[in-house]
Amino acid sequence: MDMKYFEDMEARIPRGEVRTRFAPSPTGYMHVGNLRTALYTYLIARKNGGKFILRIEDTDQGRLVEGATDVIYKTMRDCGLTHDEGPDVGGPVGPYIQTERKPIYGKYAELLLEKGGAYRCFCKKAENEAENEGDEHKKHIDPCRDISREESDRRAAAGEPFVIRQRIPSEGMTTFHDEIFGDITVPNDTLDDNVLIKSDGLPTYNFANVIDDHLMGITHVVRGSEYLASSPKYNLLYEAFGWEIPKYVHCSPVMRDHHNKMSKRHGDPSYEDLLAQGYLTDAVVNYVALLGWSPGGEQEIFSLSELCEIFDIAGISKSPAIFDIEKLTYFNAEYIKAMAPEKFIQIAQPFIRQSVKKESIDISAFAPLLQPRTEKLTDIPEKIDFFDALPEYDKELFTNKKSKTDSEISLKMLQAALPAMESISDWCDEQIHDCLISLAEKLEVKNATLMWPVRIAAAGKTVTPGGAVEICSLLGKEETLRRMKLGIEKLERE
RNA sequence: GGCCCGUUGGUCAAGUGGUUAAGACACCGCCCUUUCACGGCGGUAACAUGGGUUCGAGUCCCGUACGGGUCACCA
Repeated sequence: MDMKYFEDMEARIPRGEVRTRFAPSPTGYMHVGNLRTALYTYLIARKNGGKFILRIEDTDQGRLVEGATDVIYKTMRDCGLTHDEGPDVGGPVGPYIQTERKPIYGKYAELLLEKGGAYRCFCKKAENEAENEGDEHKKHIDPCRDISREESDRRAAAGEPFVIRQRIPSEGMTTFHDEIFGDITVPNDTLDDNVLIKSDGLPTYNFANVIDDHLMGITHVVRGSEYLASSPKYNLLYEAFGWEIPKYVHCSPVMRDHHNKMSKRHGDPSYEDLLAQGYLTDAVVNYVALLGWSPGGEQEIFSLSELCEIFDIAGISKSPAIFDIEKLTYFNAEYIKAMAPEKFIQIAQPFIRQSVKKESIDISAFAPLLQPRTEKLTDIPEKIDFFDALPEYDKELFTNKKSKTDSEISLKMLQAALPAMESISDWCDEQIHDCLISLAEKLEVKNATLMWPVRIAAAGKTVTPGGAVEICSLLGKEETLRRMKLGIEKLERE
């Protein structure tokens, strides 16, 4: 056995700094739970002035999805989760793609065989499963466990196919510590001798993650709580090698409801889907940070750099959290409101142009009206579609309790407003405002009683970005008067 | 089924033996107002359950219920 090899590998491991890793398998898109795990992992590294590493776990060749790693890179970049080491940027303990580390796992599997922590299993795949027929939950005792080392070596040398399994002690208990869940103890006889090296020579997650986390000097293993039950096995592996055990941080899942995790299958949105639905990256990151973690105080809006300063593992909760799109929407609205007006115009422009094609409409004039009432960018087109064309609307819209209007009153108001507005020489907010306000005074009605029908006639909808004055001003004199006439006709057709 | 874990309002959550059990979203009401919105103010609403321990329990212990995870040559 080439001990020099192992010594060299050990020598490469960076020490004395916090090192965390996000280790996705490229099997598709980035779901919200994944993003949250990546975020927490990143934050732990940054909070402690450590290194954040990206590792691609692609040992399941059958599940690879083309383009999946690109989605991962793009999402991380978008969200600002920049990694210090990874396949694309390199680093001292590469390679950072597991299939490229295949020889390493082989060497360490041999070492483990030598140390007695593993054994070769020559059973056929089917053989294993068939024996479990009677009771599928019953623990399977592998007959190959007891094959002597000599025979095992001989059969392997003869070319007989095999897998390498972990040798779990048949008795006793294994305890491990998790930063969130505390000490967890499990009986060893409930643990299976899992496959470490598959027949294709590639490692399973069970083996690769331990080898890589050790060889990459990972100090905090952050992952989903689905690994909680198998962590004792990983500890046994660390112990068999005589390696220091990292800190474990197991995060409970992000749920769609009380019974199911968020999943593509149920149609739950991935990060990319959320963007397409008009959500802002910063809002998503902020919301996700608070899904299953609490800073303790009352502040909720945090930039990524603020999170880097205040993040604390102790604030991560044990129980699963249900994803609430309503609250994300609230965060999104807050982020939109806080945006510089120019910035808003810039990102809103494409959405505005989806429904407002008329060049005569001045975007910069109504964007400030739109900004505070936009929750999602995708809401924009529907809010302003009336600029280009007056929608079909029911005259019932003229009836509003608060403004004390109904069809009859509205007709009177519009009939009075039409000539008054026709006489406006300089069509601008101020003139329109003064004209309507003085008219309301003359008619001895509440401002709202006059404004409501004017706005309804101008826009054809009850909810608009701005009041009657702004809408009329933006529409222009000619178009406003045309729409008011149409409104009058509609009301006269009683 | 075995093992492991969890359980504070509809949702996210604070809370580490003594609190009127925070706060946010959502919802409702009021105010402001030129509509909706924004903003301001206020309100409804929670410790799964039964036993302990204790002067005192959301906080500690045990049971029960409910829920989740896991038991792959997937990660």
